[in-house]
Amino acid sequence: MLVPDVREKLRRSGYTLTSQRRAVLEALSKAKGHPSAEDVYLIVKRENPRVALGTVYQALSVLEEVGVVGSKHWAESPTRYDLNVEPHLDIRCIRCGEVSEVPGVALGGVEEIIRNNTPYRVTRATMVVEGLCPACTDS
Amino acid sequence: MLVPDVREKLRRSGYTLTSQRRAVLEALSKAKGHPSAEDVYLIVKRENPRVALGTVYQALSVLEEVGVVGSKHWAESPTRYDLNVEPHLDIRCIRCGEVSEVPGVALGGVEEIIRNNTPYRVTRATMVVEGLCPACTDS
DNA sequence: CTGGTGATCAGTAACCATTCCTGTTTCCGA
DNA sequence: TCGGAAACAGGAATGGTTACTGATCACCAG
Repeated sequence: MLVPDVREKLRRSGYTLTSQRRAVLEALSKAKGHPSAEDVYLIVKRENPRVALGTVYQALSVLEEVGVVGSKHWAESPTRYDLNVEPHLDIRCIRCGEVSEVPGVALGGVEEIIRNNTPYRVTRATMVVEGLCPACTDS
Repeated sequence: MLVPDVREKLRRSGYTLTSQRRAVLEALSKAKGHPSAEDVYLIVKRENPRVALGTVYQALSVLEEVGVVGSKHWAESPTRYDLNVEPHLDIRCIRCGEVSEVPGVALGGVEEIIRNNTPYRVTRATMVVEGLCPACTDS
């Protein structure tokens, strides 16, 4: 996503695009996988050693709130972040912790069915998938 | 589930049915909702004040391993346990934390599709649903 | 240019669910 | 009954995340 678009999304919710928030976005695009907050922190720190881990958490939270960043949470593991905010499926290896995408699975209809079967106002429906990655299965 | 069945399932994995594990099961059936480990601990403690929280965690872990207890995990909230080990959908209110069941949603097919679209050996696929419960929506 | 105001930040302490550790008790088979 | 393994109580430790505090920064009005 382009910088002006991000700036506009932040502005609409009363936030500004600070250098730290921009650095977090750059780190996310560099990481290319599904980094944790700490992973992002380490990347940001390479260019800006004075940044604080708490700032990274807060930046990620703001960026998620305005819809620029997505997050996924597996038990017994830190929350993972990425720039792909479209609904998609990720799987995490229970041995090595690696996270990768599961292509070709559409969950759009499921969320609709859920909405029709609960009096709750659904705000989020995520599939959490775990397994053994090929490398860990072999060893 | 009947006590002899539980005992048999434990025995098959080399565990025994101790009084603490039985107390944890009783607490789960008393709680009737989706209690956290601490909720279970508080119920167990009413009858057995010397029980330790760590013991409850370990008992829940063993009981889950042998397939008597199920668990679900939402971000920013402790893990919830229940005696329903069949695949089913639970939704958690993001304001009050209440967890309740979403009936009438079958996810059996989804797991099969996931297996066919990833080289991982899938061990677990859970849907994590959040929203606002009717009471919190009104207020 | 200058001072004021609120958002943001760095640094660090605190929090909380969960796990780990240690010495003790309980349970089961011989 | 005895010996060894499993399980336990109590409490310390862990680790991801949040909260707090004072310092900075960006921006605007005068």
